[in-house]
Amino acid sequence: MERKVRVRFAPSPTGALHLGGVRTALFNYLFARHYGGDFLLRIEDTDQTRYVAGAEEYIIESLKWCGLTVDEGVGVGGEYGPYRQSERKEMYKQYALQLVESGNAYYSFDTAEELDALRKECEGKGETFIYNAKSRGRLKNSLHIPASEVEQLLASNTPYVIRFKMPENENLILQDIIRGEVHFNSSLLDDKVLYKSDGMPTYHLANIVDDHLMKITHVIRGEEWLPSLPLHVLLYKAFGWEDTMPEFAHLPLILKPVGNGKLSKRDGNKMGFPVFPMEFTDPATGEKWHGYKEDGYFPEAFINMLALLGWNPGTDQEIFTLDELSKLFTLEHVNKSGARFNPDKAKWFNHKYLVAKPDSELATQVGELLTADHLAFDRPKVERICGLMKERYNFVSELYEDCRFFFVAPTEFNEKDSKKYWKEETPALMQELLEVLKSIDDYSFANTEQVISAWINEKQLGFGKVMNPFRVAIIGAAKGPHMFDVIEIIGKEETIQRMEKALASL
RNA sequence: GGCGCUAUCGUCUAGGGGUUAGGACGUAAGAUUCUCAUUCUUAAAACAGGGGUUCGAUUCCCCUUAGCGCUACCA
Repeated sequence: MERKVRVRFAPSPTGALHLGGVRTALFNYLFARHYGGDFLLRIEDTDQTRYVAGAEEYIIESLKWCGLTVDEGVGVGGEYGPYRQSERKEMYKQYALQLVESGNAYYSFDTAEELDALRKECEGKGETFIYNAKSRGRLKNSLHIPASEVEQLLASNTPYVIRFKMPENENLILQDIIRGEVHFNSSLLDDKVLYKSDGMPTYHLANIVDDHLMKITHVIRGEEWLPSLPLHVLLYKAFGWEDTMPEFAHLPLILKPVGNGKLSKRDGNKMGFPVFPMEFTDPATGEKWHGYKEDGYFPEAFINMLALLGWNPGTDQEIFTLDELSKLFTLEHVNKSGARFNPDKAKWFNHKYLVAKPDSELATQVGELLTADHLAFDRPKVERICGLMKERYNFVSELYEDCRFFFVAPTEFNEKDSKKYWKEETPALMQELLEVLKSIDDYSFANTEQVISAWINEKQLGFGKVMNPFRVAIIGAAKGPHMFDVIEIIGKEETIQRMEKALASL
């Protein structure tokens, strides 16, 4: 019987979620939606030393902002909870013990310091230290020391960990949905710690136990987990859960735009683009990072951009809604190789969404900026401006900054432009134009165009000779939309005031 | 160092035994225009190298090289 698709996003709350994490969440979400399955959120907080306050809330808020609705998990609930691993702490030990009893795991009493020293020693000799069949016999563990001593150590509360007993010389041929067969030999793998001396499971144990208990059918995670795949598969076998073992898909990593390596949180502040969905302040250091949200990205654009990083629909289409993505998304079209993140393309996506936005929605956002600037918000006027100007910008903030002249008369005139267009004979000409402007009552585009064009023709002047200095006078610089649009929007009174002011100061 | 993964324009990618190797971002040029943009058109730009297999490989196989990841009582 086919099981209902169930996937999970299982971040660890060690800080803000970065681009790669959001993309992993997105692919899991899309996969669940495509197959009519469940998308779960599990918090993997088994490492108390790396816990960052507020990180969990940040993750939940980020998913919400992105529109990735969680069906089950932290913040939502569900019948397989709790979904926070720290709250499941008690149950992991029995599973670790079960493995010890079945001979698949053992107690290890070696201290971290002892093992570090061993590693250093081997390194010095140009060798690699691996805690596995080769070295077990020389180390302090229940496979090697007498049972009575083990009991004594346990009875005296000597710190210990439980390690997985990696089989010797087994050739493993594993399946990855994205990569196909992946080969490993177990002799090169080590006896990973499953249960830590602080009473917490490691990722490896908690992950397998929880995925099994939560009936996860597909594990979709970053490529950095590929080397752990053999361990995880072996754990399913050791538990006897092979028949319900999930399928695995390892996603390609997201790389830095320039330079080497995968994208890291440091890159954001350094290279001038955010790596986090939302602003984040590290509670420990106070360091603050930009977020896509605060930088003016639309969540749809952000998600759209992320979807195409490592996946493609097999067609030339680039703009998708979340629903369209859900319909189209399958793992077959996920790439194998890492993808360099391209900030320019991210901006382009936002531009596409900005242009597609209804003017009313844009106007609302501009209205907020106007209010913050203590300027009047005339909605119909702002909507008109948005419609006229939005094609030019990537962000609403850019639109606002560049269109401020519609709301505020220029306080200074661009030096280069006024030098270029404001000649000796210009003041006289502008004075004449001012009279014409005063004589017009209907400032609609059609009317001003007709009257002013007629005047220009009558005087046998070039269009540019009049409009350019006019533009400088009204806007303060050689930029902006058609002049007849500009004066229609600002109106007669404002037009005349600005002309008079320009004539007085230029 | 060991192990694993990957390899098409600068970047994201499509494609696939025989193609003018397609699209997008970015870049450049031209057109339009009262300015700045937008828009439109065009251009430059790629199958990492070497061996095989084959009538024919960019495509399949191997090697090399390069990149990336993992190598913790972190995830």
